[in-house]
Amino acid sequence: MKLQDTLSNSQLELDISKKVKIYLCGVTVYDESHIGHARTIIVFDVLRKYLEEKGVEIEFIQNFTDVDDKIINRAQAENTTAEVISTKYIQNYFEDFDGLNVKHATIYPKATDHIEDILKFIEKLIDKQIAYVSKNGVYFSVSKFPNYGKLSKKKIDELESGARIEIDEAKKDPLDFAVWKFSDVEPLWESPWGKGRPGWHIECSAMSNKYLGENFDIHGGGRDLIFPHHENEIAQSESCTGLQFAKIWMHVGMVTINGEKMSKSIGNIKSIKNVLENWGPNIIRLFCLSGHYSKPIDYSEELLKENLTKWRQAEVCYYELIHTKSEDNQNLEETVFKISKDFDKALEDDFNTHLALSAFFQLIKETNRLAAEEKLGNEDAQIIKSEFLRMLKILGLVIPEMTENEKQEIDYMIENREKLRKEKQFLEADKIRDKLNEMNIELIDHKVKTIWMKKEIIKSENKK
RNA sequence: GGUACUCUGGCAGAACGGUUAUGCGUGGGCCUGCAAAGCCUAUACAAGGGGGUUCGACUCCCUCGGGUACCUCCA
Repeated sequence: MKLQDTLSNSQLELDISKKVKIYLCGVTVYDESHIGHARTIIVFDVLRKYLEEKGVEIEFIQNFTDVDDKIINRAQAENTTAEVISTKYIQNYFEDFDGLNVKHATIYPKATDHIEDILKFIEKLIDKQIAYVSKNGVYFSVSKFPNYGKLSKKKIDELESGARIEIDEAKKDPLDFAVWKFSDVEPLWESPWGKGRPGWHIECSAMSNKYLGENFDIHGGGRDLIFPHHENEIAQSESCTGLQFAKIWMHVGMVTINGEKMSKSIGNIKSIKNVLENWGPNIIRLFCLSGHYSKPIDYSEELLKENLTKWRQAEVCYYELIHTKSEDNQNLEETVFKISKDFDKALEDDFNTHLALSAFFQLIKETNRLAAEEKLGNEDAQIIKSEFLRMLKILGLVIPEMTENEKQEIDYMIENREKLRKEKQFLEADKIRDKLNEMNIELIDHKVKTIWMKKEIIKSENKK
């Protein structure tokens, strides 16, 4: 699989001959997660699901930043502790992302659980005279890392001439950044240099090192993390170990809304809770995967609606596959095999989920067409079904389960409707269909049989 | 101001130095008791602007311009 690497600005081959180690920068837990977070995490969720489906072992680490000025500010505003805030929003995170059918990471390390590791890491940096103690904290000396700026393609002198860098007397160089901040307000920990808390970037260096070692396969996050977060992580980690940090840097584009970045400071946020309530997990996932991961994607009702149409087709396909009874096989192995290959090929080529989805929908269209023509045979359906389910699994799409009782009741109602239709009592027959509709069961009348499908309830569909 | 990315039809989004991309949408028709599902057909005079290279450019080169992000916390 080839992936675009931000550092080398070229496509690199991912080595899948052994365990693949991935570190994803997760969220700072001080508020609700929004669709922008969802996109990054869903992209990585599908990436790991695809690789796992290929039989590749994955170690997937995703951190929670649970010590940070924003958390502390929020705690003060709500008259509580940082721990209460971060615990609350970690719980909130899992509600949202479980709702989006995101598979759990191998480990979700938290900064506050790794203070010891962070302190050891800082100690190494001080020993190597790359970090220094000043009156406000311990700082990383950017000038000690010759390649500083290599990820974000920034030049040190250009950064220095930028007017937006804070001037801090305690720093030797304005670009130096804190690895440890002295403080006497909670949360704080003892350190050999003074009480305080870790800087923002150090946790990821320390925790990725702890769980994945000095060198691992993919380090990812949103594009907005390239600078300064990932740049600083590289500086810290590579100065500390003297080795290459991540092999591939994978960055996911922003979700925009009316062309503008979705962010808390602008206030144009669509929270996951809100969108999940209105559109459900499957449509959100399709939406997040509908563009290339590296490019921005614009949030719009129109795009969501398009994905709703497609999701309905997928649902029809599923129910056609499980209800089929025809003996009229078309020997579709080759067709299915080709579509399956297209799907994989798209993902292998810099993880092009849009093209992979095209293949997925091609399979669906083909199936639905044959089914409507009563030409979907049992054997073909088996072949299609296993491929369809494979794709569903990789994409993380889920068709709601039904109980046997429900199924029996539906079959019984359909039988009654058939009788009435044969007797041309259409008003009565339609009443049954209406009743089923109320249960979100939709009927598809084929020439020789009627099948049913259970539609996922999508609130937005009924609004105008 | 600097750096990176980006600019294809109403929207989404490909390939390719020369062929209709495709999907969604929209119009019309077929199927159906009626719907839904499905089918057929039509529709988009598509390539940010201007130069160049070429027999021929959306595709290569130059140039101008627009957009987004980052340069401060941010997925």
